[in-house]
Order: sequence, then C-alpha cells, then structure tokens
Amino acid sequence: MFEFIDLTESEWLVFSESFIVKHYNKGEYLLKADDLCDYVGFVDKGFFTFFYLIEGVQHIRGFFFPNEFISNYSCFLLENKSKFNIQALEDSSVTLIHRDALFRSYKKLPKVQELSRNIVENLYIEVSEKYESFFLKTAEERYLELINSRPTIIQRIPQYMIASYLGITPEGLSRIRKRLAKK
Amino acid sequence: MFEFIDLTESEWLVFSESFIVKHYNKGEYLLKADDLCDYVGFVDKGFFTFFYLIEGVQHIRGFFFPNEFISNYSCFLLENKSKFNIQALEDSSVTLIHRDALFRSYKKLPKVQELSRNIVENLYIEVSEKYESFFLKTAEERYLELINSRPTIIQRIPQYMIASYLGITPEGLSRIRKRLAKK
DNA sequence: TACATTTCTTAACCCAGATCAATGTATAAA
DNA sequence: TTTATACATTGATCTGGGTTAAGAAATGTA
Repeated sequence: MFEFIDLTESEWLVFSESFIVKHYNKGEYLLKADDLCDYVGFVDKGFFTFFYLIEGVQHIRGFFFPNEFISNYSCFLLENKSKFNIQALEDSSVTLIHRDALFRSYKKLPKVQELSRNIVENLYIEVSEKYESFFLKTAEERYLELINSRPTIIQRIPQYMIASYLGITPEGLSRIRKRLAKK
Repeated sequence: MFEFIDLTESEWLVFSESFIVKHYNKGEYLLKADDLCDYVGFVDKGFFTFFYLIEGVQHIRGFFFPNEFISNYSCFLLENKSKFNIQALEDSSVTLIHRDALFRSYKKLPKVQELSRNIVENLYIEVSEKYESFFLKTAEERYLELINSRPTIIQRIPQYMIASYLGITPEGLSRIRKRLAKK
C-alpha cells in the first residue's frame, strides 16, 4: 500500500491508525457469502481466491496476490450482503481498513480519497478489459492471454480453478491444452 | 450533472468555468477510433452509441442517454488512442470538460474529486454486473434482463444494434424473439 | 509400500448460437 | 407507383464447449 500513496509522516500516522493486520490460515475465509463487506485491504503475504457457489459449483472470478488491493468492492460500496467468498489458498496476511474509517479519512486527507479514486479507476479498467476479452475471444484465446499476462496464476493454482476463472469446465480446459500441445 | 454534486455557488462558478457545451447532429462523432479521449461529460439531450469496428462489423458496448456520464473512460484515464467510437444516434448535446481542467479541479475542489470517485465507482459496479451476467446467462436471459432493466433501449434502438450489444448476431436475436413469442 | 483422495484426461453425445444464403417487410426516394 | 435500401426472418449446416461417465495420474496419508 505504501508505494501507492505519498503522505507526510504525520498524515501517515493518522491514516495508518485505522489499519488492522490480520492473518488467515490456508482455507480460512476473509469474507463469506451473505456477510457484509465492511473492509478493504492489501495483501501482505500469501494469496486468495474470489468466488461464489451456485448449486455446489464454484465460480471463480479472481485471485488476490501480494501488494494487490483485496475486497469485494461492489459489495463494499453498495453496503449489501456479499454473494462472493474470499478464501486464503495459502497461509496469508492482509492489512485492512473499515469503511467508516476510510470514509472519515477522505475528509481529513484528500490524498486518501485520491488513492481510492486511483484504485477504483484501475479496477474499472481491469474489469472492462476482462469484459471485452470475454466478448471477443474464445476460451482458448483467453487461456493463452492468461498464460502471458499472469503466469503466476498458472503456476500456483490448480487447473480446475483456472478453468472456472476462464468460464469453462475442467474438461474444456483439458481439451484446449491438448489442442495447444499438438501445435 | 448538477444533481450529482453539492457545491456552493462560488465553487460551482469555478468548476463550471471549464465546461464546454457541444452539439452533435445525428450520425456525428463525439469520439472516433484512434483519437485521444481528452474529454468526459454528461449527455444533455439525445443519445449516443459506444462501439468499435472489427473487419467492418460493429461491436456495440453501450449507449449513453440524457443525464448519463459519457466517455471512453478507460481511454481517458490511460491517455491512449481510443479503440471505440462514440456516435450520436439522434441530434444531441453534451456538456464536456477537458482532462487537464478536471484534474486541476481535483486540487481546488475536493468535492469534484469526490464526484469523480463516485462516478467511477458506479461505472465499476455497472461493468462488474455486466461481466457477471455474461458469464452466467444465456443470450435469451440477457435479452429479457435488458427488456426489464432498460426498456428505453429496446424502444429506441434497431434490433441489430441490440443484438450486437448483447453479444450475438441479428439472426440469433431474431430466433430468440421467435422462441419467446411462442411461450 | 499400499491405499484413499483429489485432480486431470479422454470419449461419446448434445446444444446454443454462429455462419451462409435466401427471402420478407418497411420506409424512403424518384 | 415503382424501385432502392435497410432491416428482420428463416432454414441448413457447423462448431466450441457443456454434460456425463469412465479411467489415469498425481498427491497425501498410514
């Protein structure tokens, strides 16, 4: 988080007063479906998945790695119950801030509001690109794109989760990989 | 725009100094592919499509109606060349502001930065929902959803454009409508 | 080392929507 | 009223990825 914002020492003291450091063991939940999303944060260590369940099937929509912003931000903003879960895939730790504390900081520290604006701008750009990619590309193309843009995901995450993230079944991804291996 | 921000009269004078009111006749472009996106704005009258061309085929990604924010905001933020076009579908007018003027306003008027944060937060929520809908729903379900959530679009826009917006071909939409009519 | 569990692959069959090609229908211009 | 143009429908055929069901590989555990 530190590299994303340029505060004086005293401003930083005011802002960081509200921080909460939390540890999650592998398998533990930072957010569960039907809970409220009162916190946003940054990943310090480990990593998380962002998913929900429909009829027992996991639908993965993202992963959070160190130095990345972590939240169900739509839910945080709308202050409604989360459809999504956020679960640690390894022993992990995060630095969190509560909505109320964050909103209070906007008033005291314009740079914090600027930080939030920059973060959500980047979230918007990211999801717009994913939306576009879904419209135009086949699963095979999206898989190749993922290998190139986020190789860590491929290395650290089981294939059935990658399939879900790409919007296909594990069988589908297996066939795609076979097809690609032939080329 | 006026209803989205709560400024004193003098603050409003400072902010609105940078506004540019523009008129576009039906068919004219507010933004063309390969241009820079230096402006954002609000639609005062008429409406616009947001699309791009691949091999002569139009890919529509949105529409802008009165009182809505209008921009290729990803491109505005990244300061790169637009892939998208924004074209008036009726005689229309908009109130625009240049990026430099907007960014200067952030420094002078924290409420303007707050407005921008709120706008992009809403854009983020909107595109996240569209992304989710694309993942989970069939074209038929997305069509029904559109009829319910944005009836204006159905009324005012030709069917082949709606098909493109839904991510299907005109033939595909025609068949879906036939299927639905039978029920 | 053996056994259980989880993950990955393969094969047979199915379906929504794409593509291509033809035909209808509506509006506008001459 | 005729003709051109744009838009919508329909039919035939194709395809990417889903579904179901089975096995194979990998990983964990005793």
